[in-house]
Amino acid sequence: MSHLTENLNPPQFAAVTLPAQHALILAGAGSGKTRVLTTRIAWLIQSSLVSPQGVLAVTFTNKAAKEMLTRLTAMLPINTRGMWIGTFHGLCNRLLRAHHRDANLPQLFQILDSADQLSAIKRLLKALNVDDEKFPPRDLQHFINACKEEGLRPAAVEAWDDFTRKRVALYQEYENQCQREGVVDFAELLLRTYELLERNEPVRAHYQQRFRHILVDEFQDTNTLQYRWLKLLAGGGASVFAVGDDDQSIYAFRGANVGNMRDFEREFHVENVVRLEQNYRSHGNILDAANAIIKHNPDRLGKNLWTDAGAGEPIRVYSALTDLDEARFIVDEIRALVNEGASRSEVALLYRSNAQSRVLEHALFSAGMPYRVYGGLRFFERQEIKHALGYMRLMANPDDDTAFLRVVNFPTRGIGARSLEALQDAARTGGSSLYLAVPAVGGKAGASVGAFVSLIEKLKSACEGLSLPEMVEQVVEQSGLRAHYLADREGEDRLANLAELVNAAANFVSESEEPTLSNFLTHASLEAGEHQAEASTEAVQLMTVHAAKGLEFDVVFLSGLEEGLFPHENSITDPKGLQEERRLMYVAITRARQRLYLSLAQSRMLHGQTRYNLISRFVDEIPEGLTKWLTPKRGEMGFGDYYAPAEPAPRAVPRASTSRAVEGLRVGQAVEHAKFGQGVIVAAEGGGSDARVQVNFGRQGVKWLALSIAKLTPVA
DNA sequence: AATCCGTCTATTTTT
DNA sequence: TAGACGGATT
Repeated sequence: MSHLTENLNPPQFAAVTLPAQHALILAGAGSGKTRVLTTRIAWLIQSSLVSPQGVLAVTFTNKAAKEMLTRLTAMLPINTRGMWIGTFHGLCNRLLRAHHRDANLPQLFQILDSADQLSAIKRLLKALNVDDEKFPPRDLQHFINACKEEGLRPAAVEAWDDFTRKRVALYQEYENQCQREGVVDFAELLLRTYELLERNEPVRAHYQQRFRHILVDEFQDTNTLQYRWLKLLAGGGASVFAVGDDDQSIYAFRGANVGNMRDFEREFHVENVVRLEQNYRSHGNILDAANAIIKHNPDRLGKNLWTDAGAGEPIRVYSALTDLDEARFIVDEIRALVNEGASRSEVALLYRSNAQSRVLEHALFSAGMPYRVYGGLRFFERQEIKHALGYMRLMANPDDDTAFLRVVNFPTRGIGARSLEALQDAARTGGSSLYLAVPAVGGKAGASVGAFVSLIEKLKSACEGLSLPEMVEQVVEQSGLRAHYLADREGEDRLANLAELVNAAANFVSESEEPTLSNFLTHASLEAGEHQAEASTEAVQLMTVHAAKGLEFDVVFLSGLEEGLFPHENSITDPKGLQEERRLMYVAITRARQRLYLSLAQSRMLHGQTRYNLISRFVDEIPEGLTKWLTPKRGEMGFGDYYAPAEPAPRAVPRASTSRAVEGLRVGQAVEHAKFGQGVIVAAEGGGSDARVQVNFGRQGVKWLALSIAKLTPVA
């Protein structure tokens, strides 16, 4: 009974062994959060405080859910079958399948991923003849998802102007279309489940009584609907064990509401708040820097990370002249580290936005340094995979117009726009799906479209009694996909991916309890799959800071630490946005175990223009004693010690057209202004008494100043 | 049906 | 700068 809690530190132990009451666990970065969560479940079960059936554990990603399950099976000798451990969406799916009638859904409803949803919306707009300039599909998609995430059906959305009224009407049309086609989007999974529980008293009572302990991971990332969903499920007296870190809330832009943590504490009358502040990951200097930065945020729930691992190395700061120099510095440094025996896979290269990876990748590539970029296209999102799945979706559900349109003419089989128009007319008249409207279409169009239906029917009978992987093979073969990519001289990779899809199906069969076609399709939508096949293992890891959340590395390079990039310019004027940027910085820093590099470029190419940025305020927020500058600090350069990069002169920095010298000042020159402080000249125009320069003062903004009026003193 | 070309846009992203 | 997209061209 005791070995579970062995080696837990006091707060961890306290959290794991809390009585059956609501609890809020503030788990700092690297504080053993997953361990506490899983040990809590194991402890509850082992102490007979709950049966496995009484546990509901929710995560955001499949990866986290899988991790939890793996650890749990290692801790407990029981099988985890009866346990509900999964993502919000996965659990909702499970619930809706079990109660599809009560939820007014077909048993084999399909799940639309974001791309499917977007194409469904585009199709809707076209069918309704809506001007997609006025109502861009993407905006509408966001609008619809935002409404659903607030728990609002069209009738409940307040619309005070024509524009909003129209959007709400389109939202309603979209709902009708989805219902007609038997498909649900991601947000719908949650909303539909919420409504099911809310309106159906027997179903609600059943689950409220069943789940005695509800555990939530990454609570700071929950949105409004998820919070209400939890509240509803816990309404029967369950204890909610919420684990989260308000300082790592970095997904507000997609609906996450950190306020849920405070609301939870208040509305659930939480008396057990446990802080996990001992960090087992990073050295002291790194934690001190993270603490110092995050202290600049007001309204925190409050937490201070500490370690007994010792201060470790200082944080290295490098100010490069250009983005190219920055990349070269990083590559040189990594090469040196690797020569000293570091493992490339333990080196991470982080950046705020994806666009920044290009220069870095180029430098790594030229140096022959293996690297891996996270966050590309995922397996089930590749077009050839989507095509193959499109056929399978149509086989499972003839009402799925999205799937129909995706594959009806791919590979091309002479079904053009006019045939489809005729078909769409027929479908509209008959109030049916495209597939079922086919018999109603005559003439040439009817023939070509009819042939397609025959193909699907033929596939269906050919697949009868086959296993999933065999079905995939049949589909790839008979649909003509294989022949198509075989004929395409760039189709080699796609064919390989289709072969991989057969493997994926085989894996699914061996792992799934009920490997039906429909379940496989659900799996494909809900778990889009690893970003890429594990490329060569010994590679430097490149990713955005967002993608790095939850990961850790011996060495971290954090690049592009410039005002406008990080914090990003779109967030700089909004206090909330700036605070989220700061939390992002906090996440970035706490990824490093032993060594942390911060780098920036004084000028960089962005959107085809050279930009001159000031050093990020976040670097300034780190106490001096924690850092070691590898280059002279801006503003501290004397005449003699201009920093010369290791290579000869840096490549000519591309100049903006207005960069000619004006009154002794030039573009790129750092200047001081009495009121605005330090800035960098980014453009200049006019001459003589008209001369004006544009100066980027960072947090004070970018200003045009007339040299005849403003006093600007060159710095450094 | 495939290709070409001009236009537009440019945080972060899981399910 | 570069990529994605849509419309027009062949």
